[in-house]
Amino acid sequence: MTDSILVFMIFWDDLESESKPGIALKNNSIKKEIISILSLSGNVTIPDLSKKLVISVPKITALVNELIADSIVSDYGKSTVASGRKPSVYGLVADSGFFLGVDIKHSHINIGLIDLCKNLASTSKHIPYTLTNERHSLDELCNIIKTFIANSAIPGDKIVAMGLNLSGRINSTTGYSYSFFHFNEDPLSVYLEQATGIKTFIENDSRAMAYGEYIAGAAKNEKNVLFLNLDYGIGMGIIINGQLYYGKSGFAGEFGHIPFFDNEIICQCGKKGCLETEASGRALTHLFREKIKSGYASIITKDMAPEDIKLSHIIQAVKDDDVLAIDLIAEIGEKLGKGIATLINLYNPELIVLGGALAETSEYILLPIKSAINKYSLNLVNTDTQIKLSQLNENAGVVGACFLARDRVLEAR
Amino acid sequence: MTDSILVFMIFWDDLESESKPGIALKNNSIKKEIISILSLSGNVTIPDLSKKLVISVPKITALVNELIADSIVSDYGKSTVASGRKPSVYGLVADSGFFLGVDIKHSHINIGLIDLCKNLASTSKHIPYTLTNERHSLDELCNIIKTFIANSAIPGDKIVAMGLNLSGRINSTTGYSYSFFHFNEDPLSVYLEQATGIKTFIENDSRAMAYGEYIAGAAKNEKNVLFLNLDYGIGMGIIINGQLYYGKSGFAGEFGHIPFFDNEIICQCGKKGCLETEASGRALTHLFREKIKSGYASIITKDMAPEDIKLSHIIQAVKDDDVLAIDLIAEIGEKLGKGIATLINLYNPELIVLGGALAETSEYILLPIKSAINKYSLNLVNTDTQIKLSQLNENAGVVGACFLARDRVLEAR
DNA sequence: ATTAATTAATAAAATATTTTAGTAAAAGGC
DNA sequence: GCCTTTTACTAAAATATTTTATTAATTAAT
Repeated sequence: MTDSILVFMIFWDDLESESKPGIALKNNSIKKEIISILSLSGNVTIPDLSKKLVISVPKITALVNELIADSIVSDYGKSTVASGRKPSVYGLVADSGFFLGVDIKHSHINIGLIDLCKNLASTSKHIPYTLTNERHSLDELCNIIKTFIANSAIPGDKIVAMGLNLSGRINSTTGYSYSFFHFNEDPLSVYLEQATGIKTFIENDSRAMAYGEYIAGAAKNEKNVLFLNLDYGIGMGIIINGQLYYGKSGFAGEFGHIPFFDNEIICQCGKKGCLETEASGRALTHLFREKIKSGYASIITKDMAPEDIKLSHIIQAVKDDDVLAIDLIAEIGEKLGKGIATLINLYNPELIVLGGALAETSEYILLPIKSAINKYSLNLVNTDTQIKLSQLNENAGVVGACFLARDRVLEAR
Repeated sequence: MTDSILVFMIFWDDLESESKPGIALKNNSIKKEIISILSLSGNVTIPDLSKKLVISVPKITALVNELIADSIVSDYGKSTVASGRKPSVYGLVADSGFFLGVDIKHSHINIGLIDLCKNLASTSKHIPYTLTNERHSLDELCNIIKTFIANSAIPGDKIVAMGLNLSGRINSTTGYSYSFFHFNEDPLSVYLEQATGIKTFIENDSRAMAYGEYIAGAAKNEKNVLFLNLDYGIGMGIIINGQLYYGKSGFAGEFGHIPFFDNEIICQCGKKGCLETEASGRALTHLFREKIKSGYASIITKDMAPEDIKLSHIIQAVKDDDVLAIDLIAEIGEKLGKGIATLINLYNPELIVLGGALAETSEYILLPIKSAINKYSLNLVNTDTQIKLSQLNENAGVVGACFLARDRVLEAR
C-alpha cells in the first residue's frame, strides 16, 4: 500500500466517529488502546496485550489482524526472550505517519520530523528567521515550514500533525497565542492549519522543552518533573503525573515573574522585583556590561564594545575560564538556587532539569544552585529531588514539539 | 439483610481478588465502575450507565440486579425528569457502609462518621486531647476513637475505613508520619489499623482540609485548587486535576517554608527567612505581644498579661474591632498576599481557598491579600484565579478525613 | 537426540453480549 | 380523552467473545 498515511488518517477519523453501533465503537476504542500501547511501549506481543487489556487472546488477535490489514501495525518477527514458544511481536508501521516539530528561537528556527515509531526522519537546524510580532513575520514562518516539507523526502500528505513552539503566553488548549501573532479572531493554531494544511498544536517553548526532556532526555521515566528554561528570561515547564500541567488558563509556571526581590528594577512584564530582574540571562548581561564599564577586565572586551556583548558571548567566556564571567554566573546561580528551593518546597518534584543558554555553563551554574537549595529548602523535602542538566540542550524544543504533536494524536486519553 | 457491611466488605474483597477467569474479572471491574459512578454522581439510571460505560442495557441491567441482590445498590423509584417513559434510578444503599474521619487539632479532636451516600451519620466535636509526640498520647488517641465508635449507634463492623489527619509531614501513600508518632518500624497507619481494627488512611491536616473544601465546601466543582491553612503555621493542600497532589514523597505544598524574607528570624523548621516567620499566626502573636509590651493599647490587655495572649484572642479582638489587631492582621495579609501572588504565578489555579484560624477574620485579611495579589502577580494569570474564604471552617478537616477514607475505598482508579 | 516443560497460536465449543423487535409507560398536542 | 411521540424495559434472535482443547514452537534437561 503506497499511501498508507491517507489510509492512516481515514482510519483514524473513522475511529474518532462516535456514531457507530455499540460493538463497532467498542472495537474501535480497543484498537485505539492497542495503538496507544504500541506507541508508548514500542513492540508488544498478543499475550501482553491480552493481559494488559483483560481481553481474550483470540479477540486481540482478530483486532491486531485488522490493524495489520489497515497497514497501521506490522508483525516484526519473533520475540527473543526466554522459555516456551516465542511470540510474534507487533509494532506500529513507522512510515505510515509523520509528525512535524517547529521550534522558534530568537533568531532562528529548528524543524524536525519524526515517524510513528519516534525515529527522527529529518531535521533542519538554524534556519535564519527573526521573530517579530508582525504579519510578515508570520507569513515568513509559514513559508519556511512549507519549504521544509517540500524539500523533505516525505510526501506532505503523510504528515499527520505539527507541533509549534513560541515563547510567551500560549493557551495550547484553545490554540491562542497572546504574546505573538495575535492578529486574528481565530486561534493561531487554526490560522497555521489553514496556511499549511496540517493539523497544528501550539505550545509554549519552555513547556515543549520540558516535554522533550521528559520523552527523550534527562527526565525519561520520571513522573513529576520541573524543567527550567534559563535564557534571557526564565521559563518553566511542569510535568505532573506524566503530563504537562497547564493550570486554569494555560499560564502555570511563570517562575520568572514571581515577586522575589525587593529591588527597583522594572521587569519585561512591567512589575518590579521579579525573579528575572536579578536571576536571568538578561540580568547577567546587564551586570556584565556594568562591570566592564566600571573597569573590570575580561577576555571578551578585547574586540567588543560593552553594549555589543550578548548573552552567548558571556556563556562562551565562562567556558573559556573568564574569571569575571564565572563570578557573575555563580552570583546568578545562587539567586536562582534560592528560587528553585521555593519550587522544591512547593512541588516536591523528583527531578528538576536545567536547560536553556545558562545551563550550558554546566558545573559553573549547577554548584551554586545546589548549595543554595541545601541552604534554603527543607531537607526532608529536597533529599528526594535530583537536579540535572538538560540532555537535549538546544534540541529539546524541536524534539518536544514533534512528540507533543504525536502524542496529542496517538495517546489521546 | 442485617449485616450488610459484612456483605459489603466480603463483596469488595471478592471484587479485589484478581485470581478469577477473564469474564468474572471483567464483570467485577464493571461493577466497581458502577459503584464508582454511583458514589460520584449520586443516583443514576440504567440508560445513563449504559451510555457512560458503552455497555448494552441488558448487560448493565443484569449487573445492577446482582448489585441489588448483594444489597449494595437499591432501586430508588422513578426519575422525575421529562418526556418519555420514566426510568428507575439506582443508588448506593446508604447504611451498607460507613467511613470515619478523625481530625486532630492542637488541643482537641473532632470525629465524624459518614455513610456510603455521603450523609453525616454522627459527629463529636471538641473532644479534649493534647497532641504530644509521646506514646501515651497515641494510646489516648486510640482510646478516644474506640470510645466514639462504642458510643455511636453504628455497629463497629459497619465501618469500612477511617481517615485520620495529623499536622506535620505525612506520606499518605506509605502511611508513615514523620513529625508525630514515628515510634515503630511499621507505618503509623498500620499501627492504628491494628489498634482499632479499622482500615486507616492518614493524611496531612491541610491536605485533608483542602479535600473537604473540594468535595463539600468552597471548592466544589473546581479542578485546580490551592487551599491555605492559615494557623500558627501555614499549610497548603494542592488539588490538581481533581486529585490531591503529593509530589515525589508526599511533601508538596510546604508554602510556609519557602525562603521569602531576608530576615534573621529562626523558623520552627530551623531555617531562617521562611514565609512563616513573618506571615503566620505565630508571627502575628509575637508581633502583637511586642506591640503591647512597647506600650500599644488593645482591648485584649485589660485582663491578660502579654505572654498569655493566644492567637485565638487576637482573632477575637479583630472581630471586636480592636484597632491594633486589625492593623497587624492587615500587615500579615499583605505579606501573605505577596506569597500567594507567587503561588498564582506558579500554579495558575482557578481558585484559592483560605482556611484556618486567620481566615476567620474574613474581610480583614482578605482585602490586603487581594490587593497584594494584584500588585505582585501577572495580570493575565491572576484574572482567572478566584480567592474565597473557607466554607467549612473548623469542620473542613473532619469532612475531608471522612471523604478521603470513603473515596480511597470506593473511587479507587 | 529425545523428552519434558513452557508458552504461543488456533479451531471449535460453550458462553456471553448485543441487537432487534416488540411492549410498556409517560407527556403533550389536537 | 385519544393519538402521537418519546423513552424505558424485556425477551428472543443474532452475533461476539471467551473457554477449552488441541497443535505448534521453543528451551532445558536427561
